[in-house]
Amino acid sequence: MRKISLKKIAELAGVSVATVSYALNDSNQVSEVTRAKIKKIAAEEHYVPNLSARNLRTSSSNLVCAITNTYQGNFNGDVLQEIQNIFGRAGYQLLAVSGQIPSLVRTNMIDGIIMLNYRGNQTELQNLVDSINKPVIFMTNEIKSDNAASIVIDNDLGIKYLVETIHQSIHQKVCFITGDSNSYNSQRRLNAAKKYYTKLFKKNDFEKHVYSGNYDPTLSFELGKKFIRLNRYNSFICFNDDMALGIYHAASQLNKIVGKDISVVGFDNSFESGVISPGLTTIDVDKKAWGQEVVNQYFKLKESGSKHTVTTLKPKLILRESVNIKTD
Amino acid sequence: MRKISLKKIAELAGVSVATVSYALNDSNQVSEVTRAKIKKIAAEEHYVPNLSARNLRTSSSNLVCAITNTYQGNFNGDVLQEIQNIFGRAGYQLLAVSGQIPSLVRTNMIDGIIMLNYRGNQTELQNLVDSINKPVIFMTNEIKSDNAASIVIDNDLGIKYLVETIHQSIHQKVCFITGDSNSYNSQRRLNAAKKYYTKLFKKNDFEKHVYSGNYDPTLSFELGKKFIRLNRYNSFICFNDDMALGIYHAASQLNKIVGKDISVVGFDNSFESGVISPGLTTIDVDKKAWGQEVVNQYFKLKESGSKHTVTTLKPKLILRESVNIKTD
DNA sequence: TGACAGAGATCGCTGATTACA
DNA sequence: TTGTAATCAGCGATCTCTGTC
Repeated sequence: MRKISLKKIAELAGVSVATVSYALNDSNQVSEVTRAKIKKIAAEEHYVPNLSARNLRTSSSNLVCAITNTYQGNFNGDVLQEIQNIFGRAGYQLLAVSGQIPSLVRTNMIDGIIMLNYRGNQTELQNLVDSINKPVIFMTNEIKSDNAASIVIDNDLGIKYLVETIHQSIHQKVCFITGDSNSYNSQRRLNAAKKYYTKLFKKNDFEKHVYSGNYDPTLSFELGKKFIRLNRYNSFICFNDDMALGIYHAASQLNKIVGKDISVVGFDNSFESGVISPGLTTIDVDKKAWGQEVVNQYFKLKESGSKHTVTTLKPKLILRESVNIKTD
Repeated sequence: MRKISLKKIAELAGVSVATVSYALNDSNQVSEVTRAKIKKIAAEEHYVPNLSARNLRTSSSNLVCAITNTYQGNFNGDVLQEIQNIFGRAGYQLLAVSGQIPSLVRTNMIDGIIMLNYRGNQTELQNLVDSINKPVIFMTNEIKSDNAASIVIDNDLGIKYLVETIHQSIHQKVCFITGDSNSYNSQRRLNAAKKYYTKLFKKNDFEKHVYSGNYDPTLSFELGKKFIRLNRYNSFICFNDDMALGIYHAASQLNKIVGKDISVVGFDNSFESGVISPGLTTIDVDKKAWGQEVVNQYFKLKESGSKHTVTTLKPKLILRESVNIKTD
């Protein structure tokens, strides 16, 4: 099957290339009759416009690139899917990449960028937004620029809920298991954890009870096994649900019952958190609203190039049975 | 920051555009001295080649598009990440899209396609591969064409392991929970399930014990709750791990113990299957090997356009504690 | 006769401008 | 004027063909 171009259609229709272009793009520069004729031929020949040529000419595509650290894990997948759906409805095509920032996004083949959990240092990202002349939306970061906006979770509030919940439990030997240190969300959660731990538990030894779990369930499993065996901690605040599952696993190996012998809380409200027994107390962000806000800000930025804004999403506490609440 | 093109660099270096192109592409058409000078200027000016222009000229990019039904769930994320890594090492950029087949892939902006769990009917896919002149690799389908290849799981063997395992358990009232009916893997697993159920259990009532779970844990949860309460079934063969988790949840709500009162097996060996208690007996495919084979076949197809091949990957049984094995 | 550099055609499409009723 | 169609100049990179020292 050979490639079919505007030129070929023009020959078949007996008109000029420009006329074909106008007809297919619904310009009123062309009569109804010719338009219909040309469209018919284009359909018959299965014409597909060459995006490279069009983009070269107009320097705009309908392509938005989502850059993420990995496709794995519940969180990124859920959020990507949400954004994809909303952009799709707006006539845009979302392309997801994971790993490095592809040089692709620096060319005008890509109209804009969504940054989700991309692990890079701040100067790298600052350089990117400064040197690139297109909208960039950060979902897990705050970078200041005229063509950037941030829509982030209110991690402080989420952690406040969790620390309060554990504070109301019978398990007061509390351990914090963080995500990886490059993660914006993990950093924010850490700050908030310190604040609310110090405030509620009235202690100044926060740093002694913090362990890096790298968002990885096998790591938290090892930590949990050690600490539960030694009876060093009896409550675990995990910065995501996957790591909380690791603690569940450790508890079960040591014949301890979550929600009775120990308390566990997570973050993200992954589907497993509701399906596991006992249900995991966790923090939920409305991913649909988040995705919608990302797309809104994207268009605002695209049209007006407004000043940098940071939008914050309020999370909700999902109370389940993984915490043994004091009943005095 | 203005756009910097070959022409600008040519002006700055005092040479022609052609020379700059040669220099940057390491052609030996240009002297060491000029090459170095030009490269220095290009670096200083942060030159990024315009991919649209290059692609328009050469009609080849280094872009491979992975089309999937959704970013959600363990399976797709894990596999996408694996392929991304391997293509990345080979100097290719993987772009993932979910949902519809984007018209993008029909233009020469995209060099090739990987199909992972895309839900579309066979004629749609056949038309695509026939009309598109680039390699297409199917990971969950078999489409015959000169520019297509399939690398699929041996679902028959996987299901054989599972049915055998349940057959050795004390729970002989067996229920099958399938994925969605458009899924190739689910269809194959269904065929195999019938075959081995009929053979081992020596019964001809297979269809009466099959329920559609749509790969969805909440659906399987509902099914499980109903069947366990009625004591209609005591063993559950789920076509993925997520649905097996739904059964776990149902069991726990009804105070039944998985691996003792009922037996459950899944498919995929997701990380949760190992972390949950009791561990879930499931089927593992080596995703790294799968990804590697996909990339190998991709290059073979790209170079020689060989005849259609179907490669099958042997899965492994991961035996954990979710099945109550007969011990006579 | 090399070794190197430049001119110019080309890919497919768009859109301003021009031309013709 | 007004409606309709054609002309033409690029967008940025590649690469063959020439030309020069």
